[in-house]
Amino acid sequence: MATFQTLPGFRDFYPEDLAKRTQIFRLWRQTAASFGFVEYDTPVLEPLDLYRAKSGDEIEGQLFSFTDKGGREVALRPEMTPSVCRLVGARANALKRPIKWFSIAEFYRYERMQKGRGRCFYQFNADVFGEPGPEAEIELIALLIQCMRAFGLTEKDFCVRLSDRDLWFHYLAALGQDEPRIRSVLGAVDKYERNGHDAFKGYEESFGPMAPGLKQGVLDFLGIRSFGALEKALESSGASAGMAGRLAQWRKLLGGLGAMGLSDFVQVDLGVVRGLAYYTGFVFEAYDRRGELRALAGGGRYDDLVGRLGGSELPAVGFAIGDMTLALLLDERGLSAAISQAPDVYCIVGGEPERKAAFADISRLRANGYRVDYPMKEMAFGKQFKAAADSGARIALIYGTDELARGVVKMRDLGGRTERDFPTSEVEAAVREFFEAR
RNA sequence: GCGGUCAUAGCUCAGUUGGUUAGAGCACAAGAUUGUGGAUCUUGGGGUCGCGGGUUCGAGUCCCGUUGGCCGCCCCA
Repeated sequence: MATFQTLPGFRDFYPEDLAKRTQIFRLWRQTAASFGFVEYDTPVLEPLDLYRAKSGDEIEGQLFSFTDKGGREVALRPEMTPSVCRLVGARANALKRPIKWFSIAEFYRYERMQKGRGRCFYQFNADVFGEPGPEAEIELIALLIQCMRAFGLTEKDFCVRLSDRDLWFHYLAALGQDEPRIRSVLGAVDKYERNGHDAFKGYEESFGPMAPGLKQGVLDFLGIRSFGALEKALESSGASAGMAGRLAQWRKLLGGLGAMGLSDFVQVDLGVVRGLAYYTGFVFEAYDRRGELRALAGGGRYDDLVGRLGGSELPAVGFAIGDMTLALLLDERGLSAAISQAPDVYCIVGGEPERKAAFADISRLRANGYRVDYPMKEMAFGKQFKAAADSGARIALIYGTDELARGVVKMRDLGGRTERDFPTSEVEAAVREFFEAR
């Protein structure tokens, strides 16, 4: 038994684990680049106040925070949004717009572990700054969907549930609610899926029994599953100018996603309002279709946050995908594939004199970018062939006494099980030819 | 922070009412095998039975505590 373990909630990545993670990162990067997003990064350690400013004091319980040797209160980053708001806000006037940025980074939260949740995890974050209209949401939701499809996931595996906090505000205001009451109702909406009618208890404790019309209005809204139904619901409740304005935004957003051929991935569902209250417009979450896992990704519009954290006012939309739930889903669907770490060439070496000759070629081939491996210790030929096959290499180069006496090296195609001799001077060219022929 | 459950080899697990030196399969290593493949056979290394205490002549087994894993609640930026 090992004397030391990882801290609770932290993970070791053995090579086979890291290969999977690297593959996930690689596909995220590729996808983001194909959408014209550029990558940035920020420090792992930030001033504690950065997170207090965004989320309030109560956030501290969920942070890895401490006082550093200079007496500064600091925290390991629990999310990317405040940091990226700082970056963008500081150069808001100098950056060409729209600003399309992404990052892949590790985050830390002092929380109890659960399936799909640990104390450290990676997130892909993507944000669009400087674009107030739903064009930004179109781009981001399309990116989110492609970031899943890149792994082979389809509309049968996941969907993006789309909602609108701004519309909720207009709708609840029309039902006679003031702002504190609206926030309380939204809190209940967030819990409704899990807790049913108990979700409204908090509201009733603060503000007294809910008017039957209000409750029915909320439940009606929660039942909406299509844009047509949404239009109809707002019509019958006498749409205000604010609601009409939101409907126009919805039309544009859904129209754009439809034109990209993504309608099957998008589900109107006003039950998604997202936990913390800084979202100001559209909000969305990606879920697996079977509903067995935690949310795969989530995001929305936060037009006020850059101003609060970064200095300059700047409209913004963003989302994050976590690595843990996605990895669970990929495993479940048999879609997790690691990057091959097999060598291209495995050298089979007779003895010490042959080893010298092999080393010259090994060194040259490696310098040319081929992945080359060989046994470190003298080993029987039979074992070496087995090792070559086990390694996953495509070809074996055989440096035996007989071959070197004839001035050749034998090259074996491990897949085709064919062999050919090459003069020692031509080995490098022969290897190159083999791989270029593919 | 709360509740449930579990903890024996790198992995998956056996281990009888408490009874000798704690086992198997897989994996790993060596040999059979001094030049040709994912096989077979033989052999080997690897354990403070999570940790600490208690009961007992005797504890992997029973009791208490503790740490950690998993699952759920709270939370989920």
